Amino acid sequence: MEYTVQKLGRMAGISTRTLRYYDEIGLLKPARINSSGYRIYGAKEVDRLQQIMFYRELDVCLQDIKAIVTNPSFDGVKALQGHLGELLIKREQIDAIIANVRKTLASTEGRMTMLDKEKFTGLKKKMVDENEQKYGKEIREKYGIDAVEHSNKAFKNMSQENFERMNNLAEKIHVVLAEAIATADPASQVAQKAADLHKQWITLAWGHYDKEAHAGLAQMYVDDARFTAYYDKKLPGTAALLRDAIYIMTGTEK
Amino acid sequence: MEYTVQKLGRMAGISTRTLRYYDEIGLLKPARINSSGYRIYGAKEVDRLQQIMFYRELDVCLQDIKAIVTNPSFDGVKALQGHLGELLIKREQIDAIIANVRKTLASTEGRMTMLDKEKFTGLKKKMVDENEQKYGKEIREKYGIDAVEHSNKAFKNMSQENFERMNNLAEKIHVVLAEAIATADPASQVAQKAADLHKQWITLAWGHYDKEAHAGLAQMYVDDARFTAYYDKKLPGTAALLRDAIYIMTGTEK
DNA sequence: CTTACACCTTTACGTAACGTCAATGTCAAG
DNA sequence: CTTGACATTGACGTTACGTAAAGGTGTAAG
Repeated sequence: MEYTVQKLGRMAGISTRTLRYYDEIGLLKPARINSSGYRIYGAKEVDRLQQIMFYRELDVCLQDIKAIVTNPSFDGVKALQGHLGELLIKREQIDAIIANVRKTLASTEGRMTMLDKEKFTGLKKKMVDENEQKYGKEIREKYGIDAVEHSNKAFKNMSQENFERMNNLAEKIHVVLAEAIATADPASQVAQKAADLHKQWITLAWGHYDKEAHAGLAQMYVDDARFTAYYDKKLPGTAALLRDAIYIMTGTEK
Repeated sequence: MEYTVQKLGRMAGISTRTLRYYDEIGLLKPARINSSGYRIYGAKEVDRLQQIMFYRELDVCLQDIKAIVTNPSFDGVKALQGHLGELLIKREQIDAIIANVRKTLASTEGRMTMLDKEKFTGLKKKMVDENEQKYGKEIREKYGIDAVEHSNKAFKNMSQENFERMNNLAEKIHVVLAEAIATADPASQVAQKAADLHKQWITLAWGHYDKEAHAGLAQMYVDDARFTAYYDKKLPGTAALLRDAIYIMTGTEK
């Protein structure tokens, strides 16, 4: 089946402007342009738009969505499984807000009292903790870890070659970490291998290497929910194991 | 308890910039300014911020939130009950998206097939139906009903006096409609009274009266989920009854 | 007492994800 | 062959803030 902008837009519930914008930023390009310059979308584009809308539903910004879905090693099925988990979390957050509304109603009726800070439970978005607020910002400023968070900004100045090497390294790290988790020993040879691979990845990402920064990042992986979600997806405890291995390798004391 | 910007922001999980912006647009003004020019918030402001954040969670734009919470006849308890309903709807929408992800996963595994348009169920935001798309736009352009939707734009050119008269009328309409729903007869005297009150309301809102436009708006009340949610909140069928009463009054044929 | 440091202020420009014209070309139907 | 719904590319507008600049305030520690 083939679609013009309007047909696709109507089907997906978005405007033609949105589709043109997605084309403009390279997020979703039409399968082809016909002789009159019209955008024509095919089956592949429909599926991709669906993925895009799933990510958008989870408040991922378009730049990040682009980095994710245009990544040559993008795995649609894994992404869908990820959506499932995130959506369940989102539903729990809504349940928390619903509970808050119920409590607030009860408090206005005098059936109970609420502390001021309780009035915002469920409405606060994340904010790992005060420590992260304080040191997280500091360490990011110091070592430019923001560049790691926002993949696109980091990748912008990177050659396609380096990008692929990084992807390969990332996959290897995953595999090696899966082996290491079985031993559960951060000093084991395989865990140290993972730490070393991660060091190589850092070097590519930052353009240089710094032990202290590496250790700081490792701790952040454990503290920051987004990172643990990434590393602990399949095997819980992976983030902590990687951190401990990096601590050993860099000679960092806890 | 009193709060400075940072304390309140930290408690509610928002930035100080956001609080300053809310002050700037008149959405949430501090209780007082101290001798050094610092913004000081009190208990009332905390509760108001909570209401604001509930509305924001439901994707209401700040301009509309302002129109709602600064309205002198704003009823906090009713608002909370409304939030409850909207949040339950939102949870259902998330459930729909979850179902979609599950189906999509099943289809990638070949356990079932999906039509292209099924791939977007739950992701489409509203779009009542094609009819609304077509005639809704037309009627809005013709009669300026967009001005009714976005209260602020409509109220901008309206004197405070008219605004209060409209609010009084709206309350009366509610009361009379509640009586009318008991008879269930759009031709009944009380239902016709409601239709007449609504006519007066329209006249104030639009600055003029037009039978055809009034009938069109009545149909929109039934078709548009936002309107039915408003009119049918307590008593289902109210929107349809009002429409039928207006049809009779204006001599419109279905 | 002053030095540090985390607060606070206003002013002002930047950003994301489109909405909304404007000006113009295309195509199927009557 | 005109009409009306479609398409195109600019280009400027909007919302809800982020972010930096330049400076005043409050308190704890040296």
